Amino acid sequence: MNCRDLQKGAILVPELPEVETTRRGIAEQIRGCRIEEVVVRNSRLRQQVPGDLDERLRGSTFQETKRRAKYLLLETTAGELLIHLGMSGSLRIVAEEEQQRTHDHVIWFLEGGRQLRYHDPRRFGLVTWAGDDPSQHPLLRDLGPEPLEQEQLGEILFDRSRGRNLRLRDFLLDPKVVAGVGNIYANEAAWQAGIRPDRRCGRISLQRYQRLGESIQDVLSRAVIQGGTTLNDYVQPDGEPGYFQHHFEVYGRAGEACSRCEGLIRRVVKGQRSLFFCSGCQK
DNA sequence: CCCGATTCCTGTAGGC
DNA sequence: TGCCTACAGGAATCGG
Repeated sequence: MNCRDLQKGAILVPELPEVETTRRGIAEQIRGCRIEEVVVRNSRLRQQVPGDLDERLRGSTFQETKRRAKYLLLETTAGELLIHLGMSGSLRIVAEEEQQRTHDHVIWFLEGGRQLRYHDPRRFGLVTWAGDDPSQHPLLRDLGPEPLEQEQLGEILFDRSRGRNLRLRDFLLDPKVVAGVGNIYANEAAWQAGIRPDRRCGRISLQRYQRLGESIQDVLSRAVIQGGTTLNDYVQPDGEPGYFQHHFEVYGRAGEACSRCEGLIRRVVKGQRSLFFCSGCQK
């Protein structure tokens, strides 16, 4: 997808596939690396970055890098870090001589001269401690199921939607319902399943939810693969955060013809957010 | 509990 | 050219 294909002002946001791609991109790069120093250049993210990062992490070693929903969990021998990319965050591994950029808020100095940098212009993300039992951290405790690890995703969504009256898109965006689906993939999955994203979620049949569950998994897993191929963007000389390129069917394509039925793609703002759907084949 | 509105923030684009 | 405004969005929080 090309940037000019997007609706004006639209930008690409880290959703589950982008976070997973980030995880894959840094996991083996930092595993086993000793942390020599941590510098917090700006601690004012969505939550205050803890003041004891450097004190605690100095001399420790990175271990596994895991993901839960859109959160990254960076294990170290001194404790586990919880990182969220918000809507403009990125993590990059760079050589120490690479010039720091505005909005590089947290920098881990690794042995051997490389650095892990957390970059986030809008500061909606966070870097904090995950605690002794990350699964019980307040930000992780109530998260819904991982969509790519559920065999019966459609059934789960059907069950959780009964008796509720919000729009399907807003239902899918609720992290307590399903983890890691943002506005882009909610719209894309609804298109693939042939369901209008403004349908009331409690009035959609089990059969249609089953198709939707498959669509969510298909869209997310295809995006993970595409995200993997574009990770190279992160190390381009211009240092741009490398928003991942995808081929969207509806998102940002208002006014264009649907690839499935030649109907018109519409954009409707609901709840301060854009819905994109085909007026022909989504019911 | 349910659900819509508001809030945080900055880069970008469009209007004048 | 430059100023001003609107808008994008994850998720916590508030209020009806």
